[in-house]
Amino acid sequence: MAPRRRHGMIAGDGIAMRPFTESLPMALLQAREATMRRFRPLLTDHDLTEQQWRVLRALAAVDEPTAVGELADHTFLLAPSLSRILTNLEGRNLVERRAVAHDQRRATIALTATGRAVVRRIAPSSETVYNQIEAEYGAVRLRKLLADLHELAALDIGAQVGAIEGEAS
Amino acid sequence: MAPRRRHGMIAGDGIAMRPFTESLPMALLQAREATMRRFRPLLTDHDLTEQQWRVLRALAAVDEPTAVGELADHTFLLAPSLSRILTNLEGRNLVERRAVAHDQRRATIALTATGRAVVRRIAPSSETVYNQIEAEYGAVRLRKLLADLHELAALDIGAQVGAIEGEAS
DNA sequence: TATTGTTATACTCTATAACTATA
DNA sequence: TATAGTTATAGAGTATAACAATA
Repeated sequence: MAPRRRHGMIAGDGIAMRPFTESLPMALLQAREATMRRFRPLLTDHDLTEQQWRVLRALAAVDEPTAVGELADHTFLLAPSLSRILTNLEGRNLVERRAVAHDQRRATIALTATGRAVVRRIAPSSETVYNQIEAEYGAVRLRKLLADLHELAALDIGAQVGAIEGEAS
Repeated sequence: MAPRRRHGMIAGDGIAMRPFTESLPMALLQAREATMRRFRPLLTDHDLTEQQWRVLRALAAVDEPTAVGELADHTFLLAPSLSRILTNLEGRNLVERRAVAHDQRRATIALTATGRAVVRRIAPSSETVYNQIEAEYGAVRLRKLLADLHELAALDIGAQVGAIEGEAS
């Protein structure tokens, strides 16, 4: 049998690199996929994509009209993506745009009563799924994992500048 | 019905739900985004998408002709997505399809010399980025995080069957 | 002039179904 | 009949640029 994975960082071909299975981006992707697989049916039941749900959830969390730019930050969506998503959600009467009195460029987004109802309807099932994960993984451990993930994400802020150089093809 | 009130599960509107910031999928997404932000420049320098890179990396890790289906599992890509990616990579002479002698339905994929060269060229920079993250986050902690993520991903296997019905394959 | 947000455009991935060619 | 893989198709997000309206 050929060596599938030698110890250390040497792959079969002699390329010095971590084994694929130890790639952090892959591990994060896998974990997220596994997690989302549990939540996705809740969303598809309501014809919501993950990103649409992120928007609704972010609005519900704040429970205040939110500027589009702020919403983009909260949901990790680019402005053009968010813009189209908002058009979609507005068309379904889940959110509404409101003009800002003192700055006509700005628009704020708020949940409609219908939008709030949808969130309220999904929330309990979402919590159920979450509690399942907690039960299987351990509540304390999960909280620790969340904290660690936040910290990993926070590392990035300002860290990537100057990180990669001499890569001018 | 008594709503559970633990570590601030009541949003502004009275929707019983975890705060947006404590959402596990969001935390995983954020952590992955922060991580990928560091790696992405390496890939765009070589005109590779994340998914294309996943394929090349998976092939380099195994360093053996790999069945398409197996590759799909390794890379977390659906067969149609993978199929198109392979067509693209084959067109750029980074991978090659080979027929399997004893089963004409099957095809195996292998890196070409060019493909190996690309991986070899990206690998050192990738390791540099990885070492930076390790240095900032702590090598021991990072290893622990990886293990925890793998375990979280593993929970899913067979766990969601009874949780939500209707998505059976 | 800089900003806020929307369109325009091109590309890619996701997801499901249908199809082919084997087995 | 089932399996492996590709095509077809529809839908959506990503990313960059260009744009309009406003500050």
